[in-house]
Amino acid sequence: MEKAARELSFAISRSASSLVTGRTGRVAVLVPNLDSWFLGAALAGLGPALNAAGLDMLVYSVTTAEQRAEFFDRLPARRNADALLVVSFALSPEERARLDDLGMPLVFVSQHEQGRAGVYVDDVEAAERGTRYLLNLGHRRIAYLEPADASGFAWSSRARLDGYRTALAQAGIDRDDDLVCQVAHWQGPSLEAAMGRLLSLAEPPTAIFAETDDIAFRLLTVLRGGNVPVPQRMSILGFDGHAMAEPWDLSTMAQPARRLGEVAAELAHGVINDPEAYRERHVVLPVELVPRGSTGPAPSPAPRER
Amino acid sequence: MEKAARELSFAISRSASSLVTGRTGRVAVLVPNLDSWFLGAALAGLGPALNAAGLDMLVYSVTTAEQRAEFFDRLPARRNADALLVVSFALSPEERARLDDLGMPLVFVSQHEQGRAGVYVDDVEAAERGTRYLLNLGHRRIAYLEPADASGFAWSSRARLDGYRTALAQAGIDRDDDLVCQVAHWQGPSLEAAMGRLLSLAEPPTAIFAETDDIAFRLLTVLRGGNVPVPQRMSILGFDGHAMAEPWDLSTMAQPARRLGEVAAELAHGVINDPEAYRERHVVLPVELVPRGSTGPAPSPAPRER
DNA sequence: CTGAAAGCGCTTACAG
DNA sequence: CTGAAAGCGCTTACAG
Repeated sequence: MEKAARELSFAISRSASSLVTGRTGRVAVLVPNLDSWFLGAALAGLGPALNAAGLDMLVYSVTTAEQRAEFFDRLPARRNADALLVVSFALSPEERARLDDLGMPLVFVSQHEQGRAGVYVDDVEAAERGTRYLLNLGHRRIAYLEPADASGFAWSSRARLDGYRTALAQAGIDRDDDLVCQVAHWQGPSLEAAMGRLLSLAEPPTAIFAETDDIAFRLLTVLRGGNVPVPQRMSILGFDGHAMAEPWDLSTMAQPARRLGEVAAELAHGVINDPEAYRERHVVLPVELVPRGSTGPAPSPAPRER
Repeated sequence: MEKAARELSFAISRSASSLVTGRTGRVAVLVPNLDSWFLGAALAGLGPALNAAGLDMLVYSVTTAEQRAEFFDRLPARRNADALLVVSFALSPEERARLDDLGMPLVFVSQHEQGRAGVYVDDVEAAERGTRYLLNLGHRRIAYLEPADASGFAWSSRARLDGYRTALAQAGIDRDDDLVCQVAHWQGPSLEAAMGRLLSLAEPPTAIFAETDDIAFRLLTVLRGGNVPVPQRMSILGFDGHAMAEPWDLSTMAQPARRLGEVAAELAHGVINDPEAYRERHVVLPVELVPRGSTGPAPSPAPRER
């Protein structure tokens, strides 16, 4: 029957049915960019899972202030999507209020907010674990490299930095902000500059925890170029579980990016079909330490004087 | 006026308007995956450009036979999208015919087909140029590594391999199929095996042209692990212009992935609003050789006997 | 130039 | 259980 209808009319018009049911069969996804490994992997999990649930995926990559205004003005509008998935995107209070006024069901992905559904990892705990791993290898001077977010659109919890600090404090190591550097995520000389600062400290670090694998990759290159052997002189630990971490032998805190997308699809289905039950549902996924060749024991201190 | 309407009703219902205009304001994008660098970059160009033209982007990542059947059965249906962008996806003749029957306007991205709009690069010419660059460095034994497409969903023209062969022939070098290897794109031991085969030839290659940067990256790792210095003993040339090619100092044939997406958006707008003029429009974008540290002069032949 | 009516293609509630 | 009618929220062509 349905098949016959398909063959005759070739397709049911979603427009007509959504007009009467009030359902569009579509979910909007808001992302701060599309060319990062993490978002690609998350969308690769999300898209097929939504499709399997009979939902189509509308993707909005919002990277400029203009696009941002346009999006909140025009696109997420009531009746154009059944739910909005906010992926690693820092909503302003006004934007958040506007979405609530619209009655748009919200799901947060890779970030969390009170009173709304969300799926994410426990960044604090994972960063603590990563730092403890470096401590267990004998490192006492551990630097932390965080990305400087130029646009300010990406959601950031500072949670990883907090976890790093907590673990150091618990090991009885005094906080030293000289060891925390901000670097541009994709390019620019700031990474070399940061390395220069770290390597010229009176007590330079013997390990570096990078907030993302992308930073860790660039770090590996800079250290190789600067003849700093990894891990003999400097251990590097990343965060993400990037597909290239394995070929590059990078130790990393691997988060299940694809799985985040799949769970997000379940939550989207939930907030649409059973809003009461799902409005505040939070799913926390595990992060796994994957030790590889970029981390090793702390070098024994160079003899200063004899 | 429009603003007042927005404030009152919060949004115009696309469903209602599309019912009467026959336009959905949506473009469907079909991709064989979502977690490759190239597709991420292309979508990063495409999405915002579509949005700027007032079009929403529906993304369908089709990676299994089941999803594929489902997609062609249900999703691209008439009146659910104004056009379909096919990105690096190998349509079967039946699928192609079905889309034509639906009267769905088509745009091919990073691939081309007779009689339909498309935007892509000249792979043959670019591969010729890359190969000639290696020849000019003095290399005579140049291997070629191509990805084995497990699913068979990705569009492949063999054009790069053709360009490689043409350039060698023009240089008067006999074709040697021992130098052409297939390797799995993301993982598996096949890359090591391929290297083993190449390095044990009577006359091993002094340079390798990798069909994608992803393969080139893994190649660099394997060679480093095998103590084959790059580029002193082996030059590596990639293809794509991956964001990590620069930090990894990989020479590559850089294609404008983001720009491909932007032009695709223009073509989509074109085939929707002026089908006659755009139906067969083809846009060919340039590929640039970016020489970096992974390529160098051919080593002088090792003395065999004296 | 303005305003009321018809109709896009479905779903649903209701009459038979 | 089956089938005709009403109506979802817009746009457009037409009457005034």
